[in-house]
Amino acid sequence: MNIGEVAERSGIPPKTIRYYEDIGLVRPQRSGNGYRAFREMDVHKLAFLGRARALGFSIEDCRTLLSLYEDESRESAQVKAIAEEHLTAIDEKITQLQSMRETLSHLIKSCHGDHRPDCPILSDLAGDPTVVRTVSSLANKAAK
Amino acid sequence: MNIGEVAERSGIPPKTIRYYEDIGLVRPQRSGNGYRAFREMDVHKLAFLGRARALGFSIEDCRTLLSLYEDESRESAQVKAIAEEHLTAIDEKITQLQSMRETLSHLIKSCHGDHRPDCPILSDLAGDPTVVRTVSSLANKAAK
DNA sequence: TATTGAGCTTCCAGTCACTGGAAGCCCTAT
DNA sequence: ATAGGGCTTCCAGTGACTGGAAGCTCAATA
Repeated sequence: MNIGEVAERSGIPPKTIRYYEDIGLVRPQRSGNGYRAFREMDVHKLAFLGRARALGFSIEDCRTLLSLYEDESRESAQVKAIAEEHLTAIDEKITQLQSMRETLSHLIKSCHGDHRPDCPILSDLAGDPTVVRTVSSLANKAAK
Repeated sequence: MNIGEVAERSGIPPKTIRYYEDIGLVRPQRSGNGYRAFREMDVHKLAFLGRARALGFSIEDCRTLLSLYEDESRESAQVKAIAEEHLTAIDEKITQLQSMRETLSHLIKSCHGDHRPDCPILSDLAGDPTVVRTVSSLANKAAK
C-alpha cells in the first residue's frame, strides 16, 4: 500500500505520516522502487495515533500509549495514569481560557465600539485601573 | 533604565524584551556602552503587551492593538472587532477542549486501572467500537 | 590595581507538531 | 515520446519564546 492510500484510510496526511516515520512512530517497509510499503498494521497504528492526537495527547504520550498498546503485559493503571495526567492538563487549559474569556467579554461589553476613540479595552490594557480592572488578576503567563 | 530593571517593572523577562525589540514591538534607545536604554514609555508599552498577551492575543494582534492605542484618531470599533474575533477563537478552543475532556473522562471512568492489561482507553484508541466509542466523534484536528 | 561577579551584548539552536515548497525519480496512460 | 500524478528527499518556516555560549561592561571588593 502506498502512502496516498494509507493517508486516505487513516485520515493522516502524507506529510504527517512521513514525519511520524522520521520520529519513529511507524516503520513502514520499502518497495524496490523506494516507495514506502505500508501494511494493515501500519494503517491501524496511524489511525490509533490520529485518535490519540484528537484527544490532545502529545506525541510523546502517543509513543508511550502505542507501546503500551503493543505490550501484552501492560497494566491498565499505566494507561489510566497517563490519561488522568492529560485530563488535568486539559482542565487547567480550560480554566485559563475561561478566565480570559470572562475578562475579555466584560471588556467588550463595556466598549461602545463606534467611531469615537475612547475605548475601555485599550484603557485596561494600558493599565488604567479606573475602567474595568480585571486583566491584571490573570496569571502572568498565557497558555502555552 | 537597563533591561533588568525594565523586566522587573514590566513583568516581561529580558529574553522576551529583546525578542520584542527584534520583531519591532519596542524600540529602546542605546547608551554609549551598547546597553539598551529604556524610557518610561517603553516600560508602559511592555506592560501593555504583557496584559494583552495574558488575554491570549497573538503577537500580531498585540502589534495592531499597540498601534491603535497610539493612534489618537482610532475608532473604538476597530479595537472591539479585534477583541470580538479573539473572543470567538477562545470560545472555539474552549468548546474543543471540553469535547476532549468529555470523551477522555468517560474513558478514564471506564478503565479500572489495575495490574491487568485490559484497558478500554486503549481499545477505544485502537478503534474498537464495542467499548465507549466517542473519540471518533471528535473533529479530526486537535487544537492548534 | 587587580580581580571577581553580576549584568549586559549578540548569535545560534531548540521547542512542538507539523506544513509548504523545490527538485527530481517512478509509473501508467495516451 | 510525452504528460500527469504520485512518490522521494531535503530545507525552511510556523509562534512565541527560551537556553546556552562567548564575550564585553561596570561596580565593588581585596
